[in-house]
Amino acid sequence: MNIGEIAKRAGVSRSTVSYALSGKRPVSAATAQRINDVIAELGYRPNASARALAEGRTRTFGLVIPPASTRLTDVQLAFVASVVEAAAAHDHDVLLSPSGGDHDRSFERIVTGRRVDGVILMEILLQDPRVERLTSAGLPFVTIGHVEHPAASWWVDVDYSGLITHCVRHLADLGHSDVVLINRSDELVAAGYGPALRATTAFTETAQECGINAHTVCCADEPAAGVACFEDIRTRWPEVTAAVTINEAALPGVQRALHSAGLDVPRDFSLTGVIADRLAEDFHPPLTAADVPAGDMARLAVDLLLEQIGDPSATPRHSMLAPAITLRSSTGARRGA
Amino acid sequence: MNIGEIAKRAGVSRSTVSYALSGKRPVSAATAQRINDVIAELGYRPNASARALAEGRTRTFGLVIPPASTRLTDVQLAFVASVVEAAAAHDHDVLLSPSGGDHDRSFERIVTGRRVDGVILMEILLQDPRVERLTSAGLPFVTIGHVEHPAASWWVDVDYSGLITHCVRHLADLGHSDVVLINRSDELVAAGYGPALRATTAFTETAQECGINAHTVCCADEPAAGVACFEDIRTRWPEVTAAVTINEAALPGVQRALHSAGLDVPRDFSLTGVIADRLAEDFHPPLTAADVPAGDMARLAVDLLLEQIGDPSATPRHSMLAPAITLRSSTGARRGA
DNA sequence: GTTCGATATCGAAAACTTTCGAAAATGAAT
DNA sequence: ATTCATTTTCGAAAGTTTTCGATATCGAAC
Repeated sequence: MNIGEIAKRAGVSRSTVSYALSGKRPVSAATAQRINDVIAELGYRPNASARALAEGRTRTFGLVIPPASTRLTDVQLAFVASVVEAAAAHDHDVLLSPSGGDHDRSFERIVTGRRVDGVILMEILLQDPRVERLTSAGLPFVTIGHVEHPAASWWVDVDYSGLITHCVRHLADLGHSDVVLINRSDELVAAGYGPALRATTAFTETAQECGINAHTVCCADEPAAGVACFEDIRTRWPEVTAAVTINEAALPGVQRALHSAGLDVPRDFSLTGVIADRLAEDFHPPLTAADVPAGDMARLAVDLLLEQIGDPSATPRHSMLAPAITLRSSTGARRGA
Repeated sequence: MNIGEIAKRAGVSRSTVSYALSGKRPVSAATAQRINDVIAELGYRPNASARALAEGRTRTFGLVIPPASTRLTDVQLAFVASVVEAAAAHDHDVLLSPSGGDHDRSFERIVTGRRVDGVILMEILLQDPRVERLTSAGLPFVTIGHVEHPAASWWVDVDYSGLITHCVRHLADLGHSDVVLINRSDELVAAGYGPALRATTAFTETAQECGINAHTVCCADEPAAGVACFEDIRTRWPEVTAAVTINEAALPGVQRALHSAGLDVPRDFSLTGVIADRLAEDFHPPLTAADVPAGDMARLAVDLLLEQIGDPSATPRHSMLAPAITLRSSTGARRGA
């Protein structure tokens, strides 16, 4: 059941059917009606592969996600779902490609097989080989997070630096003089994961500015690591009275460790950072934190990508999101201060 | 840069290049070498759309996920990631389609545009319009979960019925005489979500068999609902000393509610059910529970789908998984029994 | 009754790969 | 040198859609 069949039954040529469908040239009302009737009757839909071949575009995006082995976090998941939804709103589909490192079959298939019109790249590193690969392949792409020298690229990011600065100042204002940053995993930091590095820099610099003592620890993306990490903090720096974190996945563990240590939040210990609203509200007590607006990021990324696909020579644009910090109840004055 | 270009530079015809790539007919070692050199030099990869058109298959699966509006749970996420990985292992890509109900543009695009060779359908209902749609379209598909009369279809499922039966017997053996099932959401049950209904049936029937009192409650897939739900249970049936659940997403809330109520697990209250290992181990104390083997299910689903695509007239097969119940430390004798 | 200008429709080419049947080349055997 | 059987390579068709240039149709104007 192809366009030829429709044409035959409607008594017109293939091209007329094509124009009736796309509206790219006028078709008389009578023929259009006849064609639409036949199409409705047979339930015809154009063959996507043939259309892609002829049109030179697939109406499909590639979404490069971290490989399944590194457990996806809750925000990442929300982001994937939002991208799919935003793409669907523009009648586009999403092809998933799990890819971590340098060379990867699935990633290569996507880049080189002309099966997508553009790519959204999650979890990029400060220096990311995949960015080079896409650039050299001339395939439009948008990164979530930005590379070290992002002048000539399209990206969407959360301003970790600014948000962490706010968090530290907030804690300083509350009288805390010894604070810790609970970062993401060692491996990510070592690989050059932007948010982790920018958070560290902002954290230490702001602490210095405010004249307070700063410590940092890395923590794997899972509750168990959160427990261990918090116990480690208590042992090494018992004077610490507040933590800033960008590691959402470890939070349930941190919660448990706080409880085991008999610490009340915020009476004995303050906790804040960059945490998706949903998770912040699930904490006990609800966390004062900056949201990670996965939905907004997804929509923006899709918009940028469509813009770039529409005009590949457009000058690169980006969006740096600075969500407001929502005051909930997890931060308070330093005990005894 | 297409196959013709390669052919020209290698001094052979297009068909020879094609055979050299696919190996479907022998090519002399010398020419093969020459062709491969040119391909390597130019970094050529066949155009996926043209290949799909010629071959009549896309090497792509459709994965129908619940829409982003209904927050995906952790297991669902793990499943998506595993499907992508399993597909990649067979050099296939995965196209995502968020679809809930009856009629849906994205779902229709997938079904009717011949852009996938087969479909994996998540979260199906006992009577699911999408199953009818796929059947009538003649597109191979595998469902996660099975419909009411699954004789003629391909599916993978977890034996909720059997597992819940085991859980109830386990609790009965420990002397519990009043137990509750914490099910998934009202809406899912009302829509006819198989696991929720089968769990309910198995739960009440087994309790009756064992001569103990059974209650059931529905609970939305989120921590806050878990808190409310558990408080509700305590109010309505204070005599209940054990719960069985298939609602993983609500667990953090249940945990918090248990703690607020001053109940120790397993001393005062026993908790078990069907819970992914990862989550069961994050609970405090670790939960005695049956795993939801998302990775295995994904691999099996992909295998079944490939088998079906390879031979569309094959007689339908399915896999009912019955993971072992891992004894951890969340169940104990009824207090005072 | 031509010619003009629109408007509506058509035929063929182009997009790129795979596959089939046939042709060419090779080597051995007579 | 001719024949035969193999092995290797080629040309053309098929798969489906879009798009471009061209033709057909029509009414109006001269």
